[in-house]
Amino acid sequence: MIAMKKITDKIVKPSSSVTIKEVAKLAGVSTATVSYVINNTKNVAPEKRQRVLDAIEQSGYTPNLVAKSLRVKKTNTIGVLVEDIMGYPVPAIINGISERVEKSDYRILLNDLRMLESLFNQYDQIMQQKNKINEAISLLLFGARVDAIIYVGMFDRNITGILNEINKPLVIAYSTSDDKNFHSVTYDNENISAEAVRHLFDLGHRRIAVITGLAHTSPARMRMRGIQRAFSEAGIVLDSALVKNGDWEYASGYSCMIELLSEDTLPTAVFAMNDLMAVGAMDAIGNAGLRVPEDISVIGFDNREFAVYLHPKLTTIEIDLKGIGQLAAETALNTILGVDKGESSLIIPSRLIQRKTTARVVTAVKESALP
Amino acid sequence: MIAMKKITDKIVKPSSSVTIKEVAKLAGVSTATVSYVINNTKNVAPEKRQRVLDAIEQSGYTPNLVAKSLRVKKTNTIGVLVEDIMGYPVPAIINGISERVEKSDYRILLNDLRMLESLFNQYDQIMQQKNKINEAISLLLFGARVDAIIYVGMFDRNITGILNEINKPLVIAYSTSDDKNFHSVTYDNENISAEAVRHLFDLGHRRIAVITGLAHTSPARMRMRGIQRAFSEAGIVLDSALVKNGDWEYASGYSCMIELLSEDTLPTAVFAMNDLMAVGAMDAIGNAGLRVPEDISVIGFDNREFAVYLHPKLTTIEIDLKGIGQLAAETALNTILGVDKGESSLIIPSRLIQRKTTARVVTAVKESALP
DNA sequence: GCAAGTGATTTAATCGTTTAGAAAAAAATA
DNA sequence: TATTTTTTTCTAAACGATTAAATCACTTGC
Repeated sequence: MIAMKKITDKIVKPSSSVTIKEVAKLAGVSTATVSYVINNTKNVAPEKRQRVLDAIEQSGYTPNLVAKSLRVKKTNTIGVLVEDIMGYPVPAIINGISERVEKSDYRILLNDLRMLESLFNQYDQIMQQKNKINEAISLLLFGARVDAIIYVGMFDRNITGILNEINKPLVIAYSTSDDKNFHSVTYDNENISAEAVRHLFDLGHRRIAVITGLAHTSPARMRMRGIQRAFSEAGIVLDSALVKNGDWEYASGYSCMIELLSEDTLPTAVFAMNDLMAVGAMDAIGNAGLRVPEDISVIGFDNREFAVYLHPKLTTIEIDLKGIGQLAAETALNTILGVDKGESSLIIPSRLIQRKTTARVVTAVKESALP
Repeated sequence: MIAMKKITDKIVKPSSSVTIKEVAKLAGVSTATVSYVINNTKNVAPEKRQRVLDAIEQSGYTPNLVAKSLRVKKTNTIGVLVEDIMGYPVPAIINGISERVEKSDYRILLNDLRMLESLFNQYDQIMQQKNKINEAISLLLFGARVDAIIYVGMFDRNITGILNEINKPLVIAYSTSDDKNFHSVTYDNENISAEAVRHLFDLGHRRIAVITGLAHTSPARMRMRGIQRAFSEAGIVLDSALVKNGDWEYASGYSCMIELLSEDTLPTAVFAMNDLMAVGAMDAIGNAGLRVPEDISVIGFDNREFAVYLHPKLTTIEIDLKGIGQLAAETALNTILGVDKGESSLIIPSRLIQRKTTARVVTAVKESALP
């Protein structure tokens, strides 16, 4: 039976219950000394240090970060607050955050905003009396004692209030709010939109239709502003009959395009405020017997994975989501360390990716006749 | 100047420094009493309870979860370990996890596996002497003292060892390992693959090609097993010349299809082991001047978002990723509570979504001539 | 009216670390 | 060698909660 002795016996199983005290006893030193060698925070005699290291090895000791956090009042944790983890920009941004954070000694506590309910259960006594959502967020944040917060999302929700109240480093990733009280890192929504329509101008397009996102949302407004600026800078007028309000979804892109196709004079190009609506528009165009880009050019926004699997491949705008995440994390860490005081508003450049859905206009108005 | 007094004065700013002790003093009771009302864990006289509640309100007190965790030796945190947060199945699974977890009083500590480096920095003294990756994971997990762990990923990495050593509830989501030592929740990889080829059989296909994923990976092997089983159950032989090894990427789907198209007799249908390769195959077919599904049927796997934006829309297999996440979280929570002892292997059913890339075979062999 | 019983409240120990400040040891100086 | 200085090590008090066990304040029964 001896032969069957488990081979795994040699593996030190971190029993999770061994504390610094036991290591100290094992090494014949005080807990302070053990702490000093673990954290490299004071000189300790070489032989003693080795004894401690051996004791740690032998006992399978793992520092209890919870206890440490309590003592030093610092969790080395960044709270990442997202509206919906699945939603389009979020995973890519988290990826960037995580990539930056991995290089530090911090960790990420992920908070889907729906998770709030959980706290109502636990602390219902308190909660009954409080302004629910605000206080719940604050409980989440202060309760877990994260060192900083990164908020990733659309910022549509009415959480500006509580976010303002937070006396911890806070950085908004992806979107901006109108009151710029905190760090934010975004992309150049307005500029890149302008660039997209300039691209269409360059190809000779003048009758350019726009399919917007939900009209009241901030990205939709900013993109519209960029579009309008490009038009006015070029001295061309944007025919308001050609702007249709979508809602970011495929179906709205389709139906808006149908509407546009029923006008007396067709647009020669369509700028959809995201790729989903762009696909919808392309399908509508195709179903109407017209071709992209020969009859109508289409340009999207987001450079979603599928953009390249469409026929033809979609010309669109790529936002550096990973870069946004990285910079947001960078900002958060810097603010924690105090090197980066005050608020800042960082903007990461986007780029237009010219693929196959935009082409030079052929039949349309003569260019020379225009301003 | 009085008129300019900030309006925000009335808002209680959780100063994050007020402790239970101060609340107690404010309410004129002991800290124990405060704790009892917060946690509803013992009777306290109504007037006193109210005094405590008021004191909490007034002071803007928020319980320090770190301190609580240390005391009760329970963090109410589930560690979610992922290989790559951006990678295809991960966000959807996390979504499911988070959706289930939100209904409890737990939180999620997200760990991208790349984050390990951070721990090397902090604890390099210890780390020098240890088997790096294993111990780093263990430090991460035991250090943060999570109550349970959910591992989301391909399980290709050599981490089975350390995962086996963990004496905490562990559930593997999405993939399974060969040694079934822990809870796992997966999908019916083999069965659904068999069903997919039966679907092709039903449509009259007999010459069915397969584009595999990376051949050594477990999902690729399981899917292959299902395919082979369907063939043998139907008494049809799978022409091994028709199975090509891809690597899950678009390009490999394309090139495998090119190879298949160069054979003397063409397949009438192709089963690609994921949607990415399916698109690649479709593009190859299209570029060869053939049509999907009239000439060759195509079936994918994953039901990626873009499947429905292709022309024609892709017939594929949908895995209930959210369901996997939810069940994984459920299992983890149950195991923490002790209601769900021992290991289990749960399997969530997938479904075949018939869209437009599969059609009845027309030209091919007479059905009646076959077994 | 008093002992016993019941229920509310408080006291104080505890969780596992870190870290001033005290003490001890070692090294430098006189 | 005796003293001072420097360096290493240890003692013990935090950090902010929870929770046995002790205490206190009432009832109740006899």
